[in-house]
Amino acid sequence: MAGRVTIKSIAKDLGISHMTVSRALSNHPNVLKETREAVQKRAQELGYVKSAAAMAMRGGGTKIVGLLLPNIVNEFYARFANTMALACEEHSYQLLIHLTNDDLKAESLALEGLREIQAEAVVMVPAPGGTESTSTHLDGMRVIQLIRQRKEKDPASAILVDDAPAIREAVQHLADKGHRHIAYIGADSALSSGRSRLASFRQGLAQAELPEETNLIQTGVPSFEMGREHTAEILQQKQATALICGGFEISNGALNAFMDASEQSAPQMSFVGYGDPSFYSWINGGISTIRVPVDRLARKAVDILVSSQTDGPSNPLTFEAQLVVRK
Amino acid sequence: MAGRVTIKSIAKDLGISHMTVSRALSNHPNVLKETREAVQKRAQELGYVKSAAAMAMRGGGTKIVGLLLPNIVNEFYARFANTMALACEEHSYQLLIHLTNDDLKAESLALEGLREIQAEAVVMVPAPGGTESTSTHLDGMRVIQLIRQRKEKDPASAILVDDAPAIREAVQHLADKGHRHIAYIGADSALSSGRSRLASFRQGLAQAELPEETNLIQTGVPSFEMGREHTAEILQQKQATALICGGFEISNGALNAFMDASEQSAPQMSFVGYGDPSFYSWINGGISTIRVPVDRLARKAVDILVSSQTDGPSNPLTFEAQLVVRK
DNA sequence: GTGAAAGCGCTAACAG
DNA sequence: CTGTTAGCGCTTTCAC
Repeated sequence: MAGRVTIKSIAKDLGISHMTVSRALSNHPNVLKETREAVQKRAQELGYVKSAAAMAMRGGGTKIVGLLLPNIVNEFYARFANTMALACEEHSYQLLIHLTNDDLKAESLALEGLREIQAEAVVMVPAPGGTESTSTHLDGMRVIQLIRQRKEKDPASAILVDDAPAIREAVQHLADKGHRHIAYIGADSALSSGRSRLASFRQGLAQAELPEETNLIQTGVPSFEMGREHTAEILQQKQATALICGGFEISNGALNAFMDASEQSAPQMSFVGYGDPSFYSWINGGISTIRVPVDRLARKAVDILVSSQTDGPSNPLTFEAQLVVRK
Repeated sequence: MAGRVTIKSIAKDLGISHMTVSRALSNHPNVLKETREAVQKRAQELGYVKSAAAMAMRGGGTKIVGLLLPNIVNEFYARFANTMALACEEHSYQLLIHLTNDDLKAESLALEGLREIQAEAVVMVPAPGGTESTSTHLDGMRVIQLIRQRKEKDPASAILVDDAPAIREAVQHLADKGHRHIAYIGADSALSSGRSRLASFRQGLAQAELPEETNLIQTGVPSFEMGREHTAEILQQKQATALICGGFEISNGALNAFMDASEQSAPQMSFVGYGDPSFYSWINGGISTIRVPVDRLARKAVDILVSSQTDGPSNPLTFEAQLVVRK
């Protein structure tokens, strides 16, 4: 139990120099095959592992990538983390997850932590309201923004979702089914995604030649609770006959409100959710939704990490969301 | 862009020795207040962060804990990871997640990776079929086994779930409702949890004075697919009128099979799931289930990490699962 | 109060 | 083929 096993301890044990051990273990050509095998065998027995700290200090990378998510219970983020973790294992990266809860302070804390351990890259869903000053001093850490983009002219790469066509299609679809009063709940303009989704919804209305009804458009800081409450309100107003959600958490919250409401009466409002958790296809005979290609996003994130080791920030990459009609 | 900011680079910049910088930054008493402030200001400007690698090499800990999970899409594991990540942030630990997919090779690979970076502890759901030899050479890394326990006499701590009472209660509950043919799908005996859950189910049958019907008891390597297939079989047999599941993935798979089946006809079989994802309370007017206190498990895991810094392995901790009756 | 030296584990660059 | 030296960033120990 006398401390860690190091190349030096192995060297002493074998009565040779630590350099020979180092070379033997990294399969350097200039080692007698005999010696190499003896060293490798002994190292195995002793349970030697290279110190990542020492490697990091010498300038080798850390093979650690950070992932900053608002939370991970939401199935969208869980799927993303899952796929990304899998892809990371493939490339022998380690995935360090921090939860920000969409809070800026938590976010900078997490970033600082990653900087301390010299993470090679961060994939992050930027918290709402951050400015460029939030991301000062990123050192050599590559940053990939996910879904939301903090600054148009950001030095970081971005993986975005173009949900505009899907949202417009959703409105059109509902209009075609005869709905004249379509409500919308989404994030407010503090988020780039909030702005663009709302704009798409409005475009959809215009396209379907429906008027905008301000009391049917609700925005705010996105959360499960927020979605639930606004949906309850809209339900109470009894004006809208359909609802489109522009956010993962919001969508789940809305669904919850529907379930609560349908226990008493059955107001049967048409609904288009956001994101596509597995159970959306089960309940109520299937929930229509705007599906985001989460696996492809995650794969792409890792792709960027492994491929553009040296490249500069790539252009924002955009994946198209897709309307899935069910119900 | 001339490399990282280090205490030396700051020292040179200020024309003092790197030692003074070190002392100033760690608020050592023996530094002129004037000097200290100048140093701290400059460090801030330059965006200095302590090198975690250097600290680790000097013997300070890494503040990294690993988490090994089969997958993270399953809401139970997602919740666990979420709560644990939150608790980790509170104690300024970093959470490194590896997905094992219940595969032994992936598991040892992950453990080795964690050992390389000198993780201070691992919380792991042991993959099925592993022996003690799987966990050789854990160095100073504390290990906490979750849900499943690999060896009774294991040197590692364990956080377990005692679901025996809940499973017996579930059987009794179904029997009380008049069910005479109750099916069970669970993990096979390669898992300690598989063994004990099946035993509990049998005890429940005995207690309710129901006979064991071997064709209604299905075990195997737990997975979504496995649950789905066995449920489909049982549905086809048209013998059982109720089903109890003994596994998270299995339970979801079973649910899927039910949903598929109910699209054609409505066989209406009573069902008790395992684990309590949020949507279980919504669909079909509520799914009865065996709820595992996941948040408490996660909190306890971190508690153990922070408190027993020096203590030996604590006794296996057990939390009681709870039958939630809905439908 | 401040500085210089040593060493944590490892490898690149020189000796032999 | 093998060994020695030096240095990555940091703190502990001992000088001044």
